[in-house]
Amino acid sequence: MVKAGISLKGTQVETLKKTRVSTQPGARRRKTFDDKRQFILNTALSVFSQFGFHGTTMEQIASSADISKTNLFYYFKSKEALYLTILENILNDWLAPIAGFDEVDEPKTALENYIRLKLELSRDQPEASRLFCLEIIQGAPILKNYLKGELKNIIDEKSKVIERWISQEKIKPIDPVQLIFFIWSTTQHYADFNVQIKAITGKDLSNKKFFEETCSAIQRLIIDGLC
Amino acid sequence: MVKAGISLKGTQVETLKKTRVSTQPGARRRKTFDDKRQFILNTALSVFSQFGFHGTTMEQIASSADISKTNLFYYFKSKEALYLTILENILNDWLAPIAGFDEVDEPKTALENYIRLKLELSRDQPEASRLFCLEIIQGAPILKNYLKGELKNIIDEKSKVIERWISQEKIKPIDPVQLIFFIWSTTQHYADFNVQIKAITGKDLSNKKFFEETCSAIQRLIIDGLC
DNA sequence: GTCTATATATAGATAGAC
DNA sequence: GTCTATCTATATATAGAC
Repeated sequence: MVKAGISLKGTQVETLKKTRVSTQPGARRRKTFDDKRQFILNTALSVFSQFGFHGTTMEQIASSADISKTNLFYYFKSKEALYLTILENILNDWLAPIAGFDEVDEPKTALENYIRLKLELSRDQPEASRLFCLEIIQGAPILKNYLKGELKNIIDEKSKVIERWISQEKIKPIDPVQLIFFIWSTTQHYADFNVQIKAITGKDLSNKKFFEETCSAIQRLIIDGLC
Repeated sequence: MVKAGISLKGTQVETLKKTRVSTQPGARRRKTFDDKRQFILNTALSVFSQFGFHGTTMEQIASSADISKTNLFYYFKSKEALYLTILENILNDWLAPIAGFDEVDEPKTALENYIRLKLELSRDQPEASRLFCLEIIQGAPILKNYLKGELKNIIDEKSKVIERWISQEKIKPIDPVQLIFFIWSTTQHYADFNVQIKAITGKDLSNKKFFEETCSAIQRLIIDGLC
């Protein structure tokens, strides 16, 4: 599992200011500070996820968050620090869905649940998905160590679950890693290529009917192909 | 089908210099000009596809192509013109695989062929795939009209082929557009998320064995689920 | 905590010699 | 067709008043 305070390749991103508890002196001031900081993070994620790191200016983020550029630098000491904090924050959400993969015993249920969770993530956090995608496309300059370390470990672990299903003849033989890639690609596609999907179908995952149709189409393809 | 000279939303990208034929006076000079231009385009694609439009500098492209920045501006009058020319060029390759979709009569063969062609594209033109992905993620500022027009038309056309298969009970019922999205997402994933795949498996599509395993895994999942 | 300058660097693009 | 020098705009970041 990923620790709460995952740190990206030794980069110092100050997290000190988050830890203070609300019963201590200065709590109220701290709270507004943190609230505003969090608001900026959300706004910045939205901008970064569309234009990328270099395509985004601090002025753009500031004006989206309705503050001055100078003021933005008061909350985050540099553009890079802001970007790193965002990446750090979304990484945990990113990994959450796969966690519950081994507790469930029946492959059909486990796969159905996982597919649905991933698709919900594409629906509810499309910007995080796109930022992650941008980072990977650019060669994962920041997340490379994470991919080779933490992520690889989780995949190795979950692969064993799938292999157990195969040896118990609960599902047909398939490379477990390929199966995971298959689920990732089909579900994330609806966030990352949202514009293309909307251009062709006129809908996206925010449409409830479209979400359910997509979910069961992916579930059916994978499960009918495997069980 | 896409015409050879597709033009992106009215933007003037000079194509005049390409047309001259080699039997005319000045042919040799023209040829070296075009060769060098083409070399720059290939180099620039490589850089743009990694760092995006804003993340790439003309200096970077120039030095990758072993020419001076000033010289680069002699071949392309602006960064934008260079970028547009590249997008224009890759779009045709991008659409080619789906063209042969209706001639073949059996769904199993047609789907197998299409999946293989798309995966070959991810193997042979990963940079084009990533540039396309970057463009879409950023809201397709340049390709939006193309997506809603040309691409949508092709998808509508191919959807009818799939629907005919369904009504003839050659495959199980499925939303044709969703089926196409599944093929796109699974195959393009191996280009766009190449770094992640390499981090986890240690391999990529340039590995012949890995390519074949991936190809048949995707083919099997989709076809076993449908036929 | 927010503002008005301002420092500093770098990127796109052009002029003009050769 | 390639080079040196340079213009111009914009982006990150800081200093210091309030």
